[in-house]
Amino acid sequence: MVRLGMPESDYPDIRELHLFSEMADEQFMALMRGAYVQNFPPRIELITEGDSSDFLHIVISGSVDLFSTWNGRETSMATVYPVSTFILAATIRDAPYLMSARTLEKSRIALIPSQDVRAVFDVDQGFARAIVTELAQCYRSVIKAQKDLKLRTSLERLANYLLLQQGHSDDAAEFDLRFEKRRLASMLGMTPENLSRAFKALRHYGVAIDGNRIRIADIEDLKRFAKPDPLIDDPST
Amino acid sequence: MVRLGMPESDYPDIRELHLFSEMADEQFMALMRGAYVQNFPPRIELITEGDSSDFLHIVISGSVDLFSTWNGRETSMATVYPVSTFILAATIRDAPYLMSARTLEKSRIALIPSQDVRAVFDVDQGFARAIVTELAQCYRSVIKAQKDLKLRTSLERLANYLLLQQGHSDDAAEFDLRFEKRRLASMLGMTPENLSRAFKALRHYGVAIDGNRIRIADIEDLKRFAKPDPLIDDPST
DNA sequence: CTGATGACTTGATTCAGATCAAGAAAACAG
DNA sequence: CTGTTTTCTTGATCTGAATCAAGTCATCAG
Repeated sequence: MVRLGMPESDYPDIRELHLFSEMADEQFMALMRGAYVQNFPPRIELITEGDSSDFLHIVISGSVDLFSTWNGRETSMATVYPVSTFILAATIRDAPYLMSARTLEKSRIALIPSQDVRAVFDVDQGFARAIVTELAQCYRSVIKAQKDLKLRTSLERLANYLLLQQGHSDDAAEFDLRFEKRRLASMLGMTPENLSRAFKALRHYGVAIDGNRIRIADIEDLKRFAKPDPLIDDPST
Repeated sequence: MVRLGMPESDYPDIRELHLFSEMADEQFMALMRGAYVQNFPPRIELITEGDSSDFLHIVISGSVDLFSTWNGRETSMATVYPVSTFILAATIRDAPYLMSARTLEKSRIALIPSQDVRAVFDVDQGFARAIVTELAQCYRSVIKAQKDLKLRTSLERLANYLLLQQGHSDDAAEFDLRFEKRRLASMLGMTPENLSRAFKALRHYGVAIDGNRIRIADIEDLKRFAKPDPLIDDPST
């Protein structure tokens, strides 16, 4: 694990983020000067719920699992992919984290001191506006995830996940799973055992699986079962 | 159902809202001039998911249920109490509603045109900052609700709900339920049948129920079972 | 090649909660 | 007050998914 000030080679990636693209150069540089970048191995706990929010985190590469615990139980709340921020809400309110975060794989994370974020927010109009839209986006993502979870069975969630992945791939009817199955199961809110059974059940809708390779015989057939809905599945709206 | 421009007698209540308390008088008046207030009977659908977000809504009195549907199923996502806003995120992003809303009881709702909100946001620094904190608060509420739902059984949710209500009441060990039970069941994400059984099960922890009247014999005993957690149950953090 | 480790699968069982069905109690209109 | 409607309760059954318990398969070090 290496801890550095932010190397200038990372500036462009960050600057392109919606959150930082509209702000004045001067403020951007001020934020970057106080920032760090760290490389983390897989399965490292980055933050713990209840702690005070000292840094805004940005996933530059890899992926991060946001999860919560209570009374010895644990549940995965969301997964964060590059390039985006997490725990923005806690940073803004200067309130304790509601979720813990851990890397799912080897990940590169930028850390910007929360007080810098709040300070720049007060002086830079463009940054303020960007934070609001970002926060609204985060809110809407959680709502979508909650709808997915409460309204669908695990089989339906898997079917919609596959359709989404299929859309991301170069539209062949074949693609590889991006994760190992036990992690996919956790992301979909189910056990590995159940995921295994779910894949078998989807064979009735033309889904073939061989190791990590997924083949969808008839997209329309699967869609008839999965009933994808932009108000749940479209990350852009 | 009566539709009016906002009567001036409502101004002070709105003005006191965190969202509007820091802004310039001039902008506040501009928002109010375009606003409406309506009185709705119970069970009226105020907005429908998928519609475009024309108004920011504010619950002045009564209460509103936010819910979602998919494939013929329906689930209650959150309940909004006075005085607070809802669908702020959709308003900000000018995106379609992700949830529907209906009044739970007779309710008084203020409606501010979304484009006015966005316009004033751009010119009033205090309003911008208030929107950000409000949005962050909304985000954190949803996260808490999701944790409650995913990490607890329905019995535990009920126990924590009772402890929270008990705290709101004037600290007698006795208080009345604010809702009819079928609505409470829906708010807690369970069926009326299950709520009935849950109340019976809580007798083991000293909870007595007679109609709408709840009596908690030993708060500490119930707390030992419910394990309330500020990161789930405290609405202020 | 061989044994070991971890991921994946499969079957049996259990559990929380929903659904179905029917009473009991309360609210309410006439 | 009486009959009707609605809410609430109770019991029986069903279902989605978790858990428990064994397996199989793949990978990889020695």
